[in-house]
Amino acid sequence: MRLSRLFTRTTKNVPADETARNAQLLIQAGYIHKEMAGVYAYMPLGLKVLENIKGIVREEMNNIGGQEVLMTTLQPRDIWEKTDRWDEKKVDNWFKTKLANGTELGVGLTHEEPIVDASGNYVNSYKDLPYYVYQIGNKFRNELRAKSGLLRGREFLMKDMYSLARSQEEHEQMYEKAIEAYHRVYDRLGVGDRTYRTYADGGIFTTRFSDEFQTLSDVGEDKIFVDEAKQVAINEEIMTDENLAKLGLNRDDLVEKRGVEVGNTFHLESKYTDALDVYYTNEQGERRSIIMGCYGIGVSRLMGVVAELFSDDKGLVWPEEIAPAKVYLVRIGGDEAVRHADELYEELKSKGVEVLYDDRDARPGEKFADSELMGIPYRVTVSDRLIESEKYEFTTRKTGETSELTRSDLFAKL
RNA sequence: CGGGGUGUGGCGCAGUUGAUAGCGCGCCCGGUUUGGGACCGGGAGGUCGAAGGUUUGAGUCCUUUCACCCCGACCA
Repeated sequence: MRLSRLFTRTTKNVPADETARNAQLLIQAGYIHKEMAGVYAYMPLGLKVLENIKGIVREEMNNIGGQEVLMTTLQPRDIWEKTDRWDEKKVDNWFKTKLANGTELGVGLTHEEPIVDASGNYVNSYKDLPYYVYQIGNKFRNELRAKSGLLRGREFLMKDMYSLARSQEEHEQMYEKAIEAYHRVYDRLGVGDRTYRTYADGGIFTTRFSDEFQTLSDVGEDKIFVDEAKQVAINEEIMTDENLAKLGLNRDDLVEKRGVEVGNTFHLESKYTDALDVYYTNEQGERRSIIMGCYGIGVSRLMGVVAELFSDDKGLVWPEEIAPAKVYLVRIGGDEAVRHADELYEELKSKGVEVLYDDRDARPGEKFADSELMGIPYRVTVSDRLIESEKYEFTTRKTGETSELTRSDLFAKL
């Protein structure tokens, strides 16, 4: 992509209506556009990051046998009444709307009911199970207060997966397998070492604990207590002596931290399947309940977390795997530099290297500053100074290290 | 929803005791520049969140309302 043609532009001024660092940086760098409180649009670079994160999540879910679907945002009332979740006293952050004829609809905030309802068409026999199905799509929640940029919005991108198992044992296996996949997702995003499986409240339909995935950060909304040795944590909201005993945790081993909930997995037992009258028949021809689990990852929230955590005084610092481009190509100088840079740009593209080419007629300082604000992992500078020696300046965003490379060394690096 | 704060060109801001708006960035034109967000000259662009009111006169005062931010509550 040539920067001269990029839809967005960077800005020197920090947006006044954002105090969250992730939102400030992402807006300044042109990744996102604020539509209203808690609702952000993704501009070309931001969408690229989002898609890259989705790609990682998708790979890991596929890897454990997940099948991707896309459920609908508009939801019929009746299936939610069957599980008694239509009532605003039960779920108070519903967005609801109406058809022209007055029929009430819900705007999707989670998808247990529709997934289970749909599975009723396909699941009859023990031979039809087990399954993981998942989707990546927008969720709508009427939060009383949106805050912290991408970290708590009213419209946000979420991956939600559901497992349907034939027995408790099968469910437990699937559940743990999903959790392993979650850890791989966080590792690949570079937040694995600071993301803890955290025991939390199981939700309204079960007495069991759920597992949250909490990424340590000062901006986190949740207070958690980490057991470093065991690599687990417990959410403050369930921190009672009784629960600690149940979980085998000692108060003395726990350190208080703040975390951002980047994922949450639940044991749903058979509450939803039973309520929606979806069962299977076992080998003996008997009707049996289906045991469910559900597994969420806040995709857009993760983008915010990464932006928040991996940034410095100059701007964003994307991990290579999700950066919108691998290389930020700066050109400095006259016609000859233009020729060289154009050529290098084409060659990088042809080799499949994603590159943002700063072909603007701007001064070097501005280009360097933008490359840093945007957080592109590598900067390659084609300068009239270096043309004669046939070298390129190569700078790593994360470390700031700069070196001069020959053409072949440059391609080897990239 | 309770408390606090803020709405003035695209962005960030100033506007004293009321007299129909100004600065920086950005943008356009010309010129000089060209390795860390250049400089000079010339321009375009706002009716001050919205509605109503007080007044000879309102960005400045009053009322209502909308939006945004922060704290809290809330967040299966």
